[in-house]
Amino acid sequence: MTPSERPRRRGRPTAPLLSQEKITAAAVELIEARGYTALTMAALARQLGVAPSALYNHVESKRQLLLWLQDHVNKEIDCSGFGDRPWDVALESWAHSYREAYARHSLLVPVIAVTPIAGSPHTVAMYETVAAGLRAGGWPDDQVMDVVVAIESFVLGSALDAAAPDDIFDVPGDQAPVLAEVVGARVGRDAARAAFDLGLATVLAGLRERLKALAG
Amino acid sequence: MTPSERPRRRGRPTAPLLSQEKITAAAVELIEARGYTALTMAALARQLGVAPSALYNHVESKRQLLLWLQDHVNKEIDCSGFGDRPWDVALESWAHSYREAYARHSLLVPVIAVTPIAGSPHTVAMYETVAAGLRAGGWPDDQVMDVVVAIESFVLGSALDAAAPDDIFDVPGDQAPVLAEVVGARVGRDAARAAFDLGLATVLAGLRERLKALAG
DNA sequence: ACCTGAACACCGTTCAAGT
DNA sequence: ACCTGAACACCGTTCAAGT
Repeated sequence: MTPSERPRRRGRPTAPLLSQEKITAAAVELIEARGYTALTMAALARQLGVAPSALYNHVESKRQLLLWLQDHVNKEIDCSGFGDRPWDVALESWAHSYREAYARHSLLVPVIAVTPIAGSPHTVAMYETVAAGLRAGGWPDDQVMDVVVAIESFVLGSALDAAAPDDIFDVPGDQAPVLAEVVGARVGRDAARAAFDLGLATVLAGLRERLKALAG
Repeated sequence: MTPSERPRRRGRPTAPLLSQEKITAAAVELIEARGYTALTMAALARQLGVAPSALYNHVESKRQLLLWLQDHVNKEIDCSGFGDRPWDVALESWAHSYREAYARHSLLVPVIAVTPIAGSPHTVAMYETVAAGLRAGGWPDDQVMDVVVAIESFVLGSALDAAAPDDIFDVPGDQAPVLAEVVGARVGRDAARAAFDLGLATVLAGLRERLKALAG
């Protein structure tokens, strides 16, 4: 309650209707209800009971809004394994959690892949945790980011794949007989999930092998 | 020169100004000159010397144009290793070629990841070649597509990462000390490439191990 | 400081009208 | 069959005007 340098304006103090938190929350609500195509500045303003132009007093652009959403999504990703569990176990559950989050927000993937993380506090915190966990697990400093980026690339690619329809590889059998057979030979229901699990297990096995070779 | 069933119209035969090939070629030219943001239907029409509405006599939508571009890009991907080289060597050069192609067309990545391949002949041909190569290499039918999709997810995620600025992980050292250190510890110039190479080598090592375990 | 309302410069797409 | 020109329904964003 320190006295403000400038005199208080008269009338009601008129607390702002909007804020980063409110805008982000409304955007999440909109996306969960009607998907990313419904996320327009006009629809967002409507959700907040405000004119579209009012948004621009709080957010620079729609792109910045997407970065706020990135940070919001990243906040939910599970990094708890780093610290108490072995690095490979922690990496595995992080990757699973990461993929699941962006399978629901796949439109963000192309944006976050090319945007500096500095402005996103939760995102920075996530990378700090992962980097520290890998270092503690014995990875040399000059390879930590390569491991992180490699896993992340696989995770984000898999998140996009998770949004694909089940029949994406269906094809007339006479055009591509081998493809038709191996596509038909896939068992179970969630093909995208199976491919992710195989890839992740494979990559972890390869990483363990590599770290062992480095140590020995 | 078989006689047409319908009588020839009088006047000049008026060969169409546009075709899938011409439109695709013009789009590629536009993208290479000024990037994907410059690829609008109006700009494309301008490039072809035609009214924007004329495009819709040949292409259903901008989305379909992007699928034509996908097929055009996939045609250039190197699958030559499958057939004469061992499956893992072929897979490695395929993955490299695949990543390079989509690093230059990263805007297509979110589109192709969710679009059925049936309408794209070169794309189907590519998957047929890869599937046949993996089968010939000893992979069981029910795992071939999991391997393909896992590699593809990693490749497409890496292609997005390749489009990122070099300083994407730069961060004030006091906020995230470990991150700042490991980011600084990366050697060489092309960090995205290094991460891809590490990830690909790792995944291939893991796959060889897995196939050996299956066989034994 | 923060909001409204009107306007702007684009998008992709449709459609009647011409040949 | 294939093109033009005008129109439509949106976008994100800006800005003067109000409080």
